Amino acid sequence: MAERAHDPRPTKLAFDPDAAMAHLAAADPVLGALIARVGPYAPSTTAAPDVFHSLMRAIVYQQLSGKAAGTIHRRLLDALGGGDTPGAERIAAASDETLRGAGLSRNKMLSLQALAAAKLAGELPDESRIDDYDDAELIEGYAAIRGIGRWTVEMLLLFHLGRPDVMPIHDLGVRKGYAITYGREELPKPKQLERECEIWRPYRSVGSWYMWRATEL
DNA sequence: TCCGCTAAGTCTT
DNA sequence: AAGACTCAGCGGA
Repeated sequence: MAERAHDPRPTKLAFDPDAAMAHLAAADPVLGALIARVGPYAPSTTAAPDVFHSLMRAIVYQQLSGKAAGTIHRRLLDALGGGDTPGAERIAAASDETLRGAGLSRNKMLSLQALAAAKLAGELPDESRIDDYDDAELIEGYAAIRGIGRWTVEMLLLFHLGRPDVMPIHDLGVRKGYAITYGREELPKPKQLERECEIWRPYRSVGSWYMWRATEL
């Protein structure tokens, strides 16, 4: 069997998707029509076993096409040893040459090293009790790491942790999907989106996911 | 074969 | 605030 880094799997949700879809359809008929057309809320995530490796992957994939990033990610895992879960120790122990040699940019190498160092220093949110942290706490905790911004943590919350009310107002896909769905000529500005999507609470993750779907219709 | 794009984040101006 | 710059791969010129 070919070794796969992190095959996609359905996101394990932290809420009831049927209740969310019903709530949104009632609160926003336009979105309701989109939901009816697309079908059930079905986000998927990579099979990264935990938050740490999910963030590792996120760093590698930033700003690259999936193919290119996949190549680097695979090479990186191979170089580190430890299969698909090298862990912070192997990253911290690896030389700069090893990391760069796998195809990481200098900035991404520094980011990955920062992530590993923070993990080993116990500076990251405790994964064994991740449910005790609210979205804002996790964004604050993880975005403090070099190379991890708000957007990356939002994707983690929505796709890896299955949180219900994440609103990625800066995401280009969400903005495009919103313009398509609501017949806007121009891309909505993040602040507009923040305001106008209030009615999706407490299920803004779900609304956002349907915006991405709208770009693929 | 070369070039721009990828659309995140950091760093510099 | 705005722009330069980055990893590899793809697709178009």
